[in-house]
Amino acid sequence: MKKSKENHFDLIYQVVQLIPKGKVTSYGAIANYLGLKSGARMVGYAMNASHTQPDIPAHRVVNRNGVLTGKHHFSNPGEMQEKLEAEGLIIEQDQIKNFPNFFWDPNDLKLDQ
DNA sequence: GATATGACGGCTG
DNA sequence: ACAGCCGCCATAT
Repeated sequence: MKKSKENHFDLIYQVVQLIPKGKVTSYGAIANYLGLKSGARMVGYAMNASHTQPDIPAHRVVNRNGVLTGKHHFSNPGEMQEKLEAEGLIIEQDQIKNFPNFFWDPNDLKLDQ
């Protein structure tokens, strides 16, 4: 008997914790990796509730435009940008500059790289 | 116990 | 090229 009560939210949190420092990913990329039907929507819901989990680098998750959509959910607005800049990213107008250059896709875990 | 709300993205016309 | 619609889980009140 498996007692694993892991829901979709937990799976999403696991993936978010895998994001390497200095990199970011998108809601859709995580959803695609987990094969979620509802796609990014589900990931967005999970991130909203990420405060229920201890150590989630939520600042490394942005939307597919590289925009810091969730910055307003942090303790202080601007904290998300500050953390990303501390990791070597460049943000301008709440948007990551040169976004594809810092984009990390969980699907790359399956690749040789 | 039920209702309302919440960090997105892809597809269609 | 643009605008609108749809999908669906968990948590708090």
